[in-house]
Amino acid sequence: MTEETKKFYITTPIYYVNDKPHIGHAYTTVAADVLARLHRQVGNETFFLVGTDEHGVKIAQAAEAAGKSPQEFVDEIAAKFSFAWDTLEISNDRFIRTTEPAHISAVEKALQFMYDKGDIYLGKYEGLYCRGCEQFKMEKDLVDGKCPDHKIVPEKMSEETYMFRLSKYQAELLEKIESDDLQISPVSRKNEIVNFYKKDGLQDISFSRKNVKWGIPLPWDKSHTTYVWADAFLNYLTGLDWQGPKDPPPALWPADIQLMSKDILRVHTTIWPAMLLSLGLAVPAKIFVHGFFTVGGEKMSKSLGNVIDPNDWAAKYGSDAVRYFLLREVPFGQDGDVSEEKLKARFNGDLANGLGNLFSRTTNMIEKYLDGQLEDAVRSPKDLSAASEAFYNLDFAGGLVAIWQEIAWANQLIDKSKPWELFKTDPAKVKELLLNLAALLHDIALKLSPVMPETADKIRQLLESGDVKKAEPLFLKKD
RNA sequence: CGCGGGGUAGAGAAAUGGCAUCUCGCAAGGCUCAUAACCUUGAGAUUGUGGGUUCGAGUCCCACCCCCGCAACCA
Repeated sequence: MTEETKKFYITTPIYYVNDKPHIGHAYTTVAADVLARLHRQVGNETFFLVGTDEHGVKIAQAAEAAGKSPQEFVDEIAAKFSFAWDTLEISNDRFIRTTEPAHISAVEKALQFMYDKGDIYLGKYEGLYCRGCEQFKMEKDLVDGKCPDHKIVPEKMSEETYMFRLSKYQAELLEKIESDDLQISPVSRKNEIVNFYKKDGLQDISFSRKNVKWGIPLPWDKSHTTYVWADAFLNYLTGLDWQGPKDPPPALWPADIQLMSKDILRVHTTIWPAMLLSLGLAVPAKIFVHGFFTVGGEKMSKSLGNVIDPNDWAAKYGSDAVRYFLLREVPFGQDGDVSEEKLKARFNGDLANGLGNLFSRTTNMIEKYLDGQLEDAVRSPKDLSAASEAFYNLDFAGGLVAIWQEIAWANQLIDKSKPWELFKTDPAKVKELLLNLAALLHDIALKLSPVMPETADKIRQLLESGDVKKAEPLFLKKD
């Protein structure tokens, strides 16, 4: 953390809107939000992008199943994402959708540029095509040689397709990844990708579809639509109002951190940076990969019916509690397990009994023993910089643990000092104690505000009010 | 031999090669400022298995067992 202000551009993945948002989407987005708030707090020029990926055959199918046009369908789902982010107090600067005309126009220009340059060429894709899915299938997807969804044997088919010369960028990208020019964190993920580059290497990939209508037509051959990822990746640029490769790159580019879960790591460290090189743009500074959730020990899936809607949790426990829980429960970067039971345990234990009760007893004593009056010249007795440092390094759980250690310390101090007895013999000592506690709580609020903005505001407002009354409970315990 | 992550108390996590620690839960005690909260103490672990290196291994090496994720024209 240096003193001078810096620009900080952070993105979440662009979520595919074939269904409403679930807790996994919320996880990535909350983590990104904490970083964005943290950087704004120290005065960095911060831009935080979220968005939705709205093209492709899956969406067309989902729309048809819902009896809607693709555009109606994606409008509806995009609104649900937007609503969820509002509910969770996400402070994004922009919400981009790949169906926006400006995005589409930039994608067309980018692809034309790559085509003119020779990085996109007409080729052939040969594979196993399932008539039921209307899609090509991989060998590994088949069960007994049949499509698992339609129970039919796919046919060998070949199709004309435009290929992206991904292989061309193998050496350059590998060098950038190994040298941390394009940093991949945690390092185990970097190793995984480096390994992939060295063992398998990059092969040219199909960048267009002939049988997919819901997509962006290639400007030079309208019978093809753009491969969804090629379309989607460019949102990270069009989100900054980039209009195409002929324009100078946006001032905020490259992204400082791109957060994502591990399922899309590989495409983000191969196709995406290769496209950037093809377009003559810098690669992202850092890609950070977090883990997956299981729910109550089971993989989250629609068929199991255990998919969690973040809105449900937020409605019941409040957005701050959900934000706290997601970041506290699982070390960032690892896989973890969540459930409402675990959320409730954190809510009651850490929030209600921990922070909430400490705030109550402290403000009550300030009202009772100090007549609500605090003086300004109070110094924090503890140093919470370790917490901020942890947050900067994306160790959210570690930072929260550090803060809660201070809460435990404060509770111990109160019990040891016995202000309810001490007040009878030495009120000056009680005053000193309470001023220190107030300072500590104020500091905790400051450090906690990126994670729990509403709670932090409540704490600060009361302590800064000039006339402190016993606080309303911050968190009411749940049965 | 596809790639990778992981296995530490009932649960979840932590431990530059050096007394295995923390949180929740459980048991006992204490306190009354506080949201039946808070504080103290205790029980509970031969660190997945078997070898090896070392004065010393949860940590390093080898073999094996078990979970999980990924496997790019399925986002």
